Amino acid sequence: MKNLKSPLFKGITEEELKQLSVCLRARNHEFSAGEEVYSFGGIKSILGVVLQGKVVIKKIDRNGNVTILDQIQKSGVISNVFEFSQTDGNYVSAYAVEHTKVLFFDYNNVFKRCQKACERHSVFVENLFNIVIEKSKTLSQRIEILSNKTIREKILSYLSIALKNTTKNEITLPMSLTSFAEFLCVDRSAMMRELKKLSNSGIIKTNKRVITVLQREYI
Amino acid sequence: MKNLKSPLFKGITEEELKQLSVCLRARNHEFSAGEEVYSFGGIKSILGVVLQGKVVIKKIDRNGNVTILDQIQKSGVISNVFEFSQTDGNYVSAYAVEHTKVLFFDYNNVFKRCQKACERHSVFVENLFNIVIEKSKTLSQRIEILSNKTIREKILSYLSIALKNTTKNEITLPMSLTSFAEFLCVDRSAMMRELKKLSNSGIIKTNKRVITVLQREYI
DNA sequence: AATATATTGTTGCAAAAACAACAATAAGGT
DNA sequence: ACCTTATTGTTGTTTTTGCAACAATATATT
Repeated sequence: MKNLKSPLFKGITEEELKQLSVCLRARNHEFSAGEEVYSFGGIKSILGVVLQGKVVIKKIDRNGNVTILDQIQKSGVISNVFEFSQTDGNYVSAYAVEHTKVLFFDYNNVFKRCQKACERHSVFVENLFNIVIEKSKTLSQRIEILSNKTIREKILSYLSIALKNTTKNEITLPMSLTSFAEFLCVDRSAMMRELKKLSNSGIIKTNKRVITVLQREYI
Repeated sequence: MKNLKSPLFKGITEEELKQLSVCLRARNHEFSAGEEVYSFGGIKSILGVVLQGKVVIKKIDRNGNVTILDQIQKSGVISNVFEFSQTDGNYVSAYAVEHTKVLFFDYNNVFKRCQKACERHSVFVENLFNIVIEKSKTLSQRIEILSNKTIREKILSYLSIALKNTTKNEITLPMSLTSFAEFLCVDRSAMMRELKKLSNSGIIKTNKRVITVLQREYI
C-alpha cells in the first residue's frame, strides 16, 4: 500500500490506514489506458482514490458528442456520490487516460462507525469533507466558466481563474487543446478561431498549449 | 428560534441548537426583497441557513449580463465555502428574492471542537457534510445541462433530470421563464423560440411555466 | 527510420444563438 | 380601478458557433 499522499489520508498513518481499510473494505484495481474505470449508470455508491495515473469523466450523448465532465489526477478522489449521474440518452463514464491504479472503498461504510471504533474514522470523514468542499468549489468555477455565452468569454473566464493561482502571466493548459475545447463545451475549430482573434487583438499570445496573457485588464 | 426544518439541524433538538448557536456564534439577519444578502468578493467564510424566503446567487459581468448561478430556498444553506468565488470583471452576489430571514454561523468554528464539547457538534458536521454532497450533485447536474451545445439540448437535458423526480410528465418550472433562461445561460428570446419549436414538433406542450412532455423518448 | 496516430491549425458554409426592439398579458401596489 | 412593473410572446437582423473537411506538425509505436 504505497502512494498515500491523497488528502483523503491526511493525518492517517499507514498502520491506521490498514485498520481503516478493513472496515471500509478497501480493494485495489488497475486499469490500462483507455479502459473504463466506472460507469455512472448504476446505483451503487463508489468511492475511490487514484493512486497512480489519471482518470477523466466523460459524457457521450446520443449523437456521439463527447464532453469532459471532470478530470481526476493522481491522489484525487473519484465518486458518484458527489459527482455526475447519468441521464436518459447520455452515457457518463470514467476512463483511465494512462495506466491507472485506483483504491476503492465501500462508501456505505464511511458513516457507519465500525465495531472496533477505529480512531481514525472521524479523521477520514473530515478529510472526505474537505475534498467534497474542494470539489464543490471546482464545480462552481466550472459553472462560472460555462455560464458565459460566447467562446471568447469562456476562454477569458478560464484564464481569469487560472491567473489567480499564479504570479506569472503565462498559463500552460493541463490538457490538449482538443480536450480544452471539450472542457469548455465548445467546438474545437471555433475555439481555435477565437484564440486566434484574441491573439490578433494583442490580448494573449499562444504557442500550442501555452497561453501568455499580455493585457490583464481585458481578462 | 423557529423554523428548524433545515437538514442542517436534522437530529438536533431546539435545546441542543441553543448550545450549538453559542459556539458557532449564530446571529439572525432579515432582508427585504431585492436586498443584497452577501457579496462573494470578500475572503470571510460565511455559513447561513435560509429560515424564510428565497435567495438567488447572481453573476453580473462587466457588460451587465446577469446569470443565475444558484437558487437557495427556505431551509437551504448558503455559503461561500463550497460555492462561487468572484473573478475579475465579474460581480457575484446573493440577493433576497422576497422578504428573507437568514441565520448566520461562524464557519471557522465549525471544525473547532468547542471547550464544552457540545454533543451535537459532530451531528452538525455530518449534516453539513450531507448538504455539501447534495450541493455537489446539484452543481454536477447543472454542468451536465450547460455542457450541451444547443439551447434545445439544454432544455431537454433539464427536462430529463426533472422527469426523474416525478411520475407525472408535467413539469412546473420553479422560476419564471426569464429566470429559466438565465439558469440555462442562454438568451431568453432564443429559448422561447426553441420552446416553440419543440412544441411544434409535438415533443412538448407549454403553458407559461408548465411544460408537459408528450414524447418521453425524445428527452 | 518508417508508419500510424494524435494534435494543432485553418477555412467555407450552414445552422444556431445573441441582440434588439416591440406587443400582449399578467401581477402587484396604491 | 388605475397605474406601474414584470413576465411572456414574437420577429428581423447580425454575430457567433458548429460542422465538415483538410493540411501541417508532433507524438507514439513497431
